[in-house]
Amino acid sequence: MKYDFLAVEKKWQDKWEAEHVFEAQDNSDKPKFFGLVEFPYPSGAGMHVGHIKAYSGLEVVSRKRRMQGYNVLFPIGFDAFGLPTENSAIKFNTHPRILTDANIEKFTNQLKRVGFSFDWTRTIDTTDEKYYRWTQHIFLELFKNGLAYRDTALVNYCPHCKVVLSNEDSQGGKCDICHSDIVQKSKDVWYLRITKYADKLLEGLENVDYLPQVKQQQVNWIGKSTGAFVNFKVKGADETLRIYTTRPDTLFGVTFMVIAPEHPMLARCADKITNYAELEAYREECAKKTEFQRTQLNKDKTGVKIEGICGINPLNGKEIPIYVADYVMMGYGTGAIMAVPAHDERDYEFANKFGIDIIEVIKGGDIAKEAYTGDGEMVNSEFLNGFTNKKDSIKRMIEYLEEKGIGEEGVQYKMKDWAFNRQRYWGEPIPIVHCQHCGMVPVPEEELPLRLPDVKNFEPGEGGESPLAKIPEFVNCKCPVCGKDAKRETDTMPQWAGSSWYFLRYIDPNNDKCLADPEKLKYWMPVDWYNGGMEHVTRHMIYSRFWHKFLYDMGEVNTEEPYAKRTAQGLILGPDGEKMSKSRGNVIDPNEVVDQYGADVLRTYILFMGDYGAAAPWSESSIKGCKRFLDRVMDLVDIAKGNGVTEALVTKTHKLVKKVTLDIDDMKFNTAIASMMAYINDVYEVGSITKDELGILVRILCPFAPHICEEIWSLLGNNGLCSTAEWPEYDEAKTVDNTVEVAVQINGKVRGRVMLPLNCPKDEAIAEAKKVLAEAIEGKTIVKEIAVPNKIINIVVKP
RNA sequence: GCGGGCGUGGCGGAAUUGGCAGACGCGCCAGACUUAGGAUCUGGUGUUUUCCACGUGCAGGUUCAAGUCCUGUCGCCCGCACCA
Repeated sequence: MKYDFLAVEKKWQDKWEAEHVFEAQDNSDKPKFFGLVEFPYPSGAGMHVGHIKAYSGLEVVSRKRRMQGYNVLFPIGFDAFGLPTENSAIKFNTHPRILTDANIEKFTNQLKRVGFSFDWTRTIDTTDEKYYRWTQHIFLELFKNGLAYRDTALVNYCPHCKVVLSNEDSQGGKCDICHSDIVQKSKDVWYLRITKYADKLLEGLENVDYLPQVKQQQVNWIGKSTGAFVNFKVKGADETLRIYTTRPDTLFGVTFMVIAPEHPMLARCADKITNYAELEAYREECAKKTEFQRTQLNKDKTGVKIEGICGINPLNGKEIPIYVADYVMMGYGTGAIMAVPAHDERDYEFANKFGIDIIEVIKGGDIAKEAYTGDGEMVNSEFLNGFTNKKDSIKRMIEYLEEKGIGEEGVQYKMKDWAFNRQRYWGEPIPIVHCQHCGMVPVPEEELPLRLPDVKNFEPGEGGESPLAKIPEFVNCKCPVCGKDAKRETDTMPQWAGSSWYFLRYIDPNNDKCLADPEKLKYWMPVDWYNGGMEHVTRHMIYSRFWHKFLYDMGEVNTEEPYAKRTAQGLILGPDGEKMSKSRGNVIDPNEVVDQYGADVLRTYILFMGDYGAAAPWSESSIKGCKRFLDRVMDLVDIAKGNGVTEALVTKTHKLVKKVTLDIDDMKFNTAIASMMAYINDVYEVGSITKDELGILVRILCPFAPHICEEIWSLLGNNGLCSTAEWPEYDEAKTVDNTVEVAVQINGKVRGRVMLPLNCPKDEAIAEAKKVLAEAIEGKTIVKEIAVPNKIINIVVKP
């Protein structure tokens, strides 16, 4: 039966909207399901097939859960603050508000065209002042609790975008937005004290159902290590040099120390150091290197020895030279290390280059050749000699250090505090007032939202100051505490702010008293299933878990963790097998696919391509297979006659319902679709199907290809929508045939087949098998007979 | 270097977790229908000369039986990366 897919799809989309089919109910006795997908950044380019794949997984799960009687919250919104919009507003001489609204409208139309079952009544926009009012509220809570602070620090600065970036946004020394090389710059910036939650973020992972690689990446990102801080007296200056080490037990093997070029001790000891000029020159040289150069060229160690002062080993009083070298980073630990070249590869390399002694303290390797980093018996270490276990020797050394007051156990994290500001216009204004008398004062809650001023000119300043700094009406204000003249903070929040709590707002999007009603939170939270890209596992997910844990501590939310389960979809690659990109010209536009084949085909194909979690290339020809499949389903309308069951299809139908039901929950969408294809192949072979059976098929196909299923459902004469029909049940007993074909092997090779009744006893099965194999086993000695019920019979023979 | 993952036909990919490798789809071949076919339908399609034999990156091993488990090895992808 031919049908006009574009007209049919539009018809059902309108019907769903008119009948409020996908709207979540707030007061419901039904079990709830909160399915969350990462809301898009509404770029001018419009939707990408990657968006469709990212949403299709939970789209299918959500549609199925609704049919199974769940009250489903499956929302969508727009993460609309950000640099790309601001940059194109500057380029086209318009306002980011105008562009954002246009882009949101474009995305909305495109999403609706694909037939996603989002609850459009709960849509949020992070740039809406009714939304960012609450983002500002959370910032103020963080500030009042000492978790938002200003500090002068070396920051990652992008000279092209003119913004300070967090470590997460400048990985590999490249700006995450424009890919320029970033430079280190000293600046007074805002930080959020995420490190205070490092342990909670780590521990929380034990109680959530995340993909193993997601957990692993977060664990690595937090990067917890345990060890000790040790204080070294400095000879020739009134200084104590504090270091961090994970192997305090190797303290007797220390032959030099290294401090980072930016280490403050250098300046403090300037008058005691005899080669200070040389050290300054080296520091300048290092500052010129980008982070990229510093890490990529890591094989060749550089450094300069400090003359005039040296360290003292606190255990034995030995004098130890101190070097400045850029392989030690100011940003980790204390910016200073004790070097044990015998047992650390980097120290070993450095010692060889500078001709420094190497003292073995752990037996097991050949330190003449390379550093030995394995376990072994401690030597040359006085009271530690004879220890063979790393754990024990570290424990003993820490006890000793603490006893003598020269050091203590300590913990370090790779994760640093979150650089939380941008010097750009299109972001949430930070609601802080700088008062000469009162210091930094929070904007009173009742004055929120602190709105972005509506201005024509919002280009960033050359010196890296925010465009807001050039607007006197915004900057000048009265101090909320003392009432005297004061100035507003002009930095805005980074892109990640709005997305750090957005899922909460879906629960109560219009509340103007609090970010969401506690009763509603109690019903809906946590998010039952969150799906998104692997690229957001370390930034967005860690940031939002941090905010959520903070809000939990403040009593504003009721769960410790926001997301109960997290999965990730794989990329859709271009037809050439490469990552899709405009420059490569291999981008597939979902709109064109919908025009050509319809939304149902697009949805079905994207989920049929392969394992949902794996990357797979787009194929212009493979998609036709899905088109044919759906056409063949449509053609069944003409064949379907009568009610009840078709004898030849009974088992197949029950098997199919079981397979699709289980596969959807396992995200095995490709095999679910494959089994439906196989089923209709069987139907055509059998040559008949009842209306009841076709009704079952379209109900389980509905989450994938909802429009065509609605159409068939109504053609079959059903009242009501297929999308709200009951999910079919299967009878386990009817999923198996009462006879099974069993392969018969000799010495593990298939030599025949027998039809046996289900669960046929072993000896009977073997007897049957022998009949089939009579010729083959004649004259041979049977060594062993194996029969696995309903699966295989293997006769082992010798000639 | 560290962490995670992967390697199966011409292609995308299946395989109930140790039990008939290649489901399903694409492509291809042949045929049917047709004025026409980049439409539809039917049959075929791992390699090899039908039988035999050989086949899941490579080399071993365990087992009645290995894509699946073990040892070694090669290659690819992703994340982090001088983290002390």
